[in-house]
Order: sequence, then C-alpha cells, then structure tokens
Amino acid sequence: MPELPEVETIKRTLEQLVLHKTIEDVTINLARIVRSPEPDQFRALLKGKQILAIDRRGKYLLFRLSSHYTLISHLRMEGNYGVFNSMDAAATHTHVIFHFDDGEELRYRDTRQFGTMDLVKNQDVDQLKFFRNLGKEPFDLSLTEKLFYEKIKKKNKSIKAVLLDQEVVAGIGNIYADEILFRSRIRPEMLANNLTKPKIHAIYENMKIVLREAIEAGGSSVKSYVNGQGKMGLFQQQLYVYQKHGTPCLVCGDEIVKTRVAGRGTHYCPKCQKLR
DNA sequence: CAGAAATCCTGACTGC
DNA sequence: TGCAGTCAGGATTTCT
Repeated sequence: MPELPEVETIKRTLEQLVLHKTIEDVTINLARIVRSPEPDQFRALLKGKQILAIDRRGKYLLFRLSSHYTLISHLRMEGNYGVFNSMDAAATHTHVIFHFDDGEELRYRDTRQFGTMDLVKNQDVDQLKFFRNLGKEPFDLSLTEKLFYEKIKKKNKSIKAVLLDQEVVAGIGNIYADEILFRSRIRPEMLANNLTKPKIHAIYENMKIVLREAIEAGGSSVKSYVNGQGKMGLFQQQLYVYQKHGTPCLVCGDEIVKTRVAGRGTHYCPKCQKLR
C-alpha cells in the first residue's frame, strides 16, 4: 500500500542508488507486470538506456531515461524496489530485474503481482489515459482551497471515497484518507456534498500536514513497505486511527472502531469524528 | 454519466 | 496440525 509519502521516499532513496546507471539488460520473470509495450519490445527498448532522473506523480514512479523515454511504475499494494549485486540471491516474487553495466541490478518485487510498468516516449506521457485524468498533487500551488472546495462539493458520495479518488487529488490511499479525516474530525461516511466550508478547509490543510509529516518520517510501514534501501518507515508510530481499532483514541480515550466505507476497511474515533 | 461492486493476487489469519 | 474460508486493497472493468 505505498501511497504518496511511501512512493516519494522510494523515489528519494532510489535516486541515491541508481541515478546515472546504464541498463545493460532486463529480465522479466512475470510478464503481467509489464503492461506496455510487449515484454520483448520492453526489454529491447530498455537496453542501453541510462537513468537520468526519477520523478513521482501521485503514486506513480517515473524513471526518466536517455533517448527520451520514461518508465512509469505503479507499485499498487506490495510492489517494492531494491538494488543488489548480481551475485546476490533473488528474493521470492522478484518479477523484473534491470541489470546495470556495473554488476548491480535494480529488482522489482511484488507479492500480489498487482503492480504495473509502462515504457513510453516522453512526449506520450501526458497523453496516457491514467495520467490525463489524474488529479493535481496535494502540494501543487494551483490546487487552491477554492478549487478543492468545488471538486469536493460536486461529489455525491462519502468523503472517504472522494479522498481515495485519484482524479480529485493524486496520491492519497487508505491509510492517509483515514488519518486526514481523523485530524479533520469528520466521520468517513459523511457525504462530501454535505460538508461545510470549515470542514473542507480542515481537510485541505490536514491533507498537506499529514502527507508532509509522513514524508519526513519516511512513510508508514504497516505491512510490507520498505524504501529503496530496504528500510522501514516510521510514520506508523504517529498514526491515530489506521489499524488502531480496539485501542483508545489518543485524543479522547474512546475506543477506535473499524467499519467499511467505500469498500475499504475504515478506522475512526466515534467521539472525535462527528457525523455533522 | 455517476457511483457501486466485482476483479486481479498471495499470504496472514480464523475457526473447527 | 491441517485445511477451508475470509480478508486485505489500487486501479480498472463491469454493472446498475
């Protein structure tokens, strides 16, 4: 479940490890991970490419390559990257290996096999349907409170479902949706179009605060997440509600409960988070 | 068209 | 101990 803070941390750690390296060859052990182009062409195109930069957009990782190509990687639930020497034994569920010309390799592992990779020309990146419809970054200055308010007010579904909607804002997943709503003192099942202006203001501010704090802590390791250096994040120590059901609320002492909202496990404090 | 639900997958967990 | 059943979840597809 790498969300924006985890993907940002992976980006920053991988920058230290693979920038300027040249891909000599690629091994694809599980073809379903490579969404486009066909695996043979994916491999052929990557041979000889140098990694010039790494960017992040929402939960997508973008490897900027030489010859005007970009490798777009989505980790979905349990995808992760690690850099190893080619002599090191590969862990189970290692599905794609990028062999560098210096004897090191970047390995992609993914227990649930949900992750995707797309290799496209730079000029085509913004035309991809999953990028064209992607919402703004939470820290994008052009995502003003007014614009955010208008987007929220249009939605006739739970505020939790709206925060998870990548077309509204990019990068928020199940952990941070619950944490943002706790800090905003809003019950996750509240309908977005019923929220008052002060409530939407609270979400707008807390979204940025929570995500920034999580990035500073290196993300949340609640399940399998580790960064590009194999290290766990620390933000799970600062979570108020996610996976905290059955324990006392750190603010009021009432018991945190777990329900289902927007088809997802949802955690909240019944006392702190009011229905109106 | 919007929103809800099913789908992909494996490993951890539950109950008998 | 073993085994069937359930759950977890991001984005896409399918259904209502």
